[in-house]
Amino acid sequence: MSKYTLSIASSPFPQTHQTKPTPQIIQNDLQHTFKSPFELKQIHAQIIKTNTHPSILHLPHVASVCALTPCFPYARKIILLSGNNETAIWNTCLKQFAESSSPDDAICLFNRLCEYGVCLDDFTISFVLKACTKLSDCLSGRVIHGFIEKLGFQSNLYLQNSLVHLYVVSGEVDNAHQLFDKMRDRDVVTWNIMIKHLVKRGNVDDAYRLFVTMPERNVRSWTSMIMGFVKNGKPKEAIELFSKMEGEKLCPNEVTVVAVLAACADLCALDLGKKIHDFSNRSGFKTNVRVCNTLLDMYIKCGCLEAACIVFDEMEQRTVVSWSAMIQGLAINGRGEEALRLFSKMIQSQIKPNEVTFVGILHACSHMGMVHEGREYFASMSRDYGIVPEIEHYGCMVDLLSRAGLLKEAREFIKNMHIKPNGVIWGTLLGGCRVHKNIELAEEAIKHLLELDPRNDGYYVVLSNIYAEAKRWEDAARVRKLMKQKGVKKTPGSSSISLDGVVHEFVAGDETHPQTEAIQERWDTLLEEMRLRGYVPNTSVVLLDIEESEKVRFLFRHSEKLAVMFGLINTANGAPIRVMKNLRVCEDCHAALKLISEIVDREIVVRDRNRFHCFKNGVCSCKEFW
DNA sequence: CTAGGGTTAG
Repeated sequence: MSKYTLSIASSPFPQTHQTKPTPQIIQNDLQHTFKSPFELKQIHAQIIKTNTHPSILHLPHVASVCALTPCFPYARKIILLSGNNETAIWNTCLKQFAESSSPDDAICLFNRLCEYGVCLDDFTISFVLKACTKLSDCLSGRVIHGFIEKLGFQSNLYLQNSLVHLYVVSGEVDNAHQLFDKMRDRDVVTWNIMIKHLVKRGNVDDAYRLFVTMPERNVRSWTSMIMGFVKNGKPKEAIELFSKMEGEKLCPNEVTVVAVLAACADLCALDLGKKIHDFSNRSGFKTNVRVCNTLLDMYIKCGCLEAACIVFDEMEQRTVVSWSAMIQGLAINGRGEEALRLFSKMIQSQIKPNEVTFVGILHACSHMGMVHEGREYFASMSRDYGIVPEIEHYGCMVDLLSRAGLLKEAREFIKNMHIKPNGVIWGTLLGGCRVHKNIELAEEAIKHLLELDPRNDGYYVVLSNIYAEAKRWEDAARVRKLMKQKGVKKTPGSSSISLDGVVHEFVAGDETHPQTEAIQERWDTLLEEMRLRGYVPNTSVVLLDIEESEKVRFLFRHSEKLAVMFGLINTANGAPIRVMKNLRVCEDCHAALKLISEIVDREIVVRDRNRFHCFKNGVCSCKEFW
């Protein structure tokens, strides 16, 4: 509260020797600072006392302070007295509400404006539509639509576009199309809205067709389309489109950078990611938190934790997203203690953790076997931070317990969950059963999985592996037969490696690559040295019904091996090799890559479906905790 | 005073 308000409040009978506030003081100190109609009235009283013109008050502030209170008519009076355009003042206020974190305030205010007969214009409508869009409130939207007709704004392109956007966002597809079809004029904004609309519905192909045929494209159109590809699992297409955009001499902005970096993260395309990073710095995007967060994520997903740390340290502002990304990055790289330390630092920095932060924290615990800590953090998240655990958090707990060999406890935990367990939960338990060789529980898990997620080949494969490792070949064969019966096919293993901006992909068993011979040669040479160091091929991971020698042959053509050989051939001595795999790394490849990292004295980073394995000097960062 | 892209997990 200001000193001025205090002096009034504390002395109902102002003493004569007290200096009267001059209009200047009112203007400088108070016009922006009053926070309630009560304070406003006190100031107004002074204005009257000192015979000052009311226009000295900052009217949009007067409006927003009184808008939703019983003092609305009072504010109106002041505004009318000031001789300003009332509609413009309320519009400013509406805009502020619409852009705030509670856009429903704008809708309340709009209702009041109608109630009191305030004159509405097209700006008024546009702001209240913005609020409806933010809230996906198409019920209010329809009312506003009515106002547009009543007030004769039907042909205002801004409002038409806003309406189409609202209908699109709130899922009223038919209404959106009807409006779109009726529009006499359309501009690039209209087309961009339609692109977003299709991309939302997962219809990237149609979106792209529209993108190609629309009469005009600007940076936002390109960015939306690039983002559309990324969001729909087509990062390669996203990057291809980005190079086309560069060819058009259009300048990428912050959002474009975010989209392309996300594509790089998905593809593990570190070289392009670095280029975009340079471009971003040169363009002055360094202060943009979202750009920095996406950069962080890109470096983490490319296995460059050190680069991520530098970005993180240099950030001017860090949000909960930055901290969570970093915690997760450390966690999946087997640096759990550091992840937990970072969490403490985050709390010290007064940043409130959210549900995602705790996914990272629990990952850190489960990947390090820190059962006690994991339990404590799980309890703490709802107790200390009011975050209700979601299925992902339960999944982390099942993972934590079952990795640590506490399978029965994991089973009990699932029984006591407050949410119905999904396939991921049972699948996690199944994974634990494999590591700790518990066939009985595995069979229980698979029963649930056959019900919940029968099309997912991964679960059959794990169960079959469990049987194979226990030398129960008939059971293993039975599982594979079951897969066949249900028409479930094993997803082929596939690994990729990015070199000079080109992503090279290797599918297990592939012998068609132009460098196949060189890859084979390199492998054979390494194999000799590996055998000397004790490597024995582990064919139990091969689930095909083939001869042992064929199994070995296939094992040696696992995609991650091929990709790493390719990397060794095509990069400088000593350069790290980064490979991404679509499934989990198999045990045999894991053992082989440990040895290879030692023999060739290189760092080999493999990002698999679950985490990173950083092989260096014969050991892996996962410390055998998968 | 108007309309259309963006970050962490799964």
